Amino acid sequence: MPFISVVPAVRTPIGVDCFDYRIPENASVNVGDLVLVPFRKRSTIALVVARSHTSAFADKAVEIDPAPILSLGASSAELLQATAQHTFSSRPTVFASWMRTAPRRLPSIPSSSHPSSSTPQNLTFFTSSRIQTIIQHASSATGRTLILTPWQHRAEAIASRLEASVLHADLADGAAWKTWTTFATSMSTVLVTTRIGSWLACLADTVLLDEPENDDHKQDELAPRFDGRWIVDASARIRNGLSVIRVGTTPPLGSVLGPSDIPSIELPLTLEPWQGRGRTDLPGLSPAAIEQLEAAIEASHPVIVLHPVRGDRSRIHCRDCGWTMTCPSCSFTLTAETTTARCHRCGRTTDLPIACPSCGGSDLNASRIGKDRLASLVAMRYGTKVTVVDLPELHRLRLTPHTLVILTDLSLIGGYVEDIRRKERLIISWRRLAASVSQANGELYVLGPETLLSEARSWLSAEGLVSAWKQEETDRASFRYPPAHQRIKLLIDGEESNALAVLEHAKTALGPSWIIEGPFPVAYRSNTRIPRQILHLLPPAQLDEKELFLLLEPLAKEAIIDLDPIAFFS
DNA sequence: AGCACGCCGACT
DNA sequence: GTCGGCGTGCTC
Repeated sequence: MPFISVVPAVRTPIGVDCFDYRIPENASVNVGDLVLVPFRKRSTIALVVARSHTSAFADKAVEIDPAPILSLGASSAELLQATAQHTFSSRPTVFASWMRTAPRRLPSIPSSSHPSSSTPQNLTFFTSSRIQTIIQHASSATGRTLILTPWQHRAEAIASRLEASVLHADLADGAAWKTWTTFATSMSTVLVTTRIGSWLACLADTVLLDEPENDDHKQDELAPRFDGRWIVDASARIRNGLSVIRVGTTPPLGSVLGPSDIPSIELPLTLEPWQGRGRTDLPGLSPAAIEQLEAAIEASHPVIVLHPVRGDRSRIHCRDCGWTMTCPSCSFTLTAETTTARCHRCGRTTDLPIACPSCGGSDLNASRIGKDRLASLVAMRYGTKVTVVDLPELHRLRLTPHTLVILTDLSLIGGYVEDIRRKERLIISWRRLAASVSQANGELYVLGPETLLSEARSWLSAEGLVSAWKQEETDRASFRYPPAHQRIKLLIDGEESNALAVLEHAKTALGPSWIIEGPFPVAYRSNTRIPRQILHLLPPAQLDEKELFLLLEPLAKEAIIDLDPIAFFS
């Protein structure tokens, strides 16, 4: 009697990969089939990854007669293997993240043989009309088209314009299951998904990747840490019938492109350095900015003030003694909201103090105004003609034509990023903002520090971007940071002594040709979480996945290994 | 006897 | 990474 090896959708430690079951001689089960298998006291959904006549677990193997629920094809088994290897997790753990929670009652789904397209494309281009381009390609594509985008709200927006279905983490389990199985079994369809559905690339004919430059394609918090962009590339390597079309606005640092591949973003743009600006009764806005704002209102144009400081005030800061309120859990500086203080690192909220606990002073308002406070001041003066938003709100907006966007501080639009990548993130966000204003035939008015503003205009042009990226790459190379040098991140829980032990193991496992930096402690951790340390491993040369896996797998039991980290010190 | 808790090894 | 079997020890 033959055997099948399956990967159950169950979290297992690294090294526990497959389980064997005995099947009848004539059973019609193939690699890539989704089946139900008895596992412990219950039954679990599983992916068939091999069929054979022998098994090392022949004495334990239970006999089953599996009825395949659905066929995901042999390439799904290969993608699973590759992803597990890349993320240093077991295949069952990765598969569990694909399946999430399957419904209790599984309807049998008719499988359809699916011819793959004969001339796969592999295109990457950059444009300021990204969404429009994606929609055009999706409308003309045939077969199964998967659109992968970094954010839920953008997935919803694209899907509604295409009348396509969406898949993201906030979908209920049953609805999610129905959505992806429908995609997997139909001959011609469009599905818009966030990274949660990136594995469906191995079932698609065409993948459209929105914003390849956006780090939010990566799941950087939970295990397994995977990157939707990597999954798409791996799927294309495994399935040579897959077309991949990447549509961005700014080429990522390290991509090889000439200026002609990069769009220059053109729009009416005013840059006003803070130096010498007059004060107004709308903090954050200069007299000249207010003049422009009122002119736009006069012309019946919508106005958006982008003030990237969340909450009511940026910090709770005493004007008299300089005391700043910090989070009781994790010591991060707190942001004031109307009645509470919120920590944007760990999420804890605390009551706002009435007086300074350090000196008793009552003026805790010394800091920069936040978006909420500015919004209420603006509303008093201009009613609903002007909208004040912070960054997350801006990303959710669809700009109406001829909008005037006033940005109060250019230096804040890159988000919270550590130093090494600050400029890179800022340039990418800046070009995304300018492109969306340009697409709406709008106008952009920008305030900020003079040093940044002097470069900002050039970043919108192809030549300016090329030279900014060249400078960035030179800087990275001198400190041996990506993309100039591969840098693998190891996360070790516990005190420094734990990390030192891993450091010793790494030294003996890797030899003297590798550079190891650290341990560095993770700076901000809440009091409820144990400390965590970071090591950086720099290989002597670019190694392929298999070599890396063999070298580093022994370390996977004592550290989380991240082959392409997007943050290096957190 | 009945039950809560914690440890440890197995899961096919 | 979980789950469940089993030993321990406490309560009725």
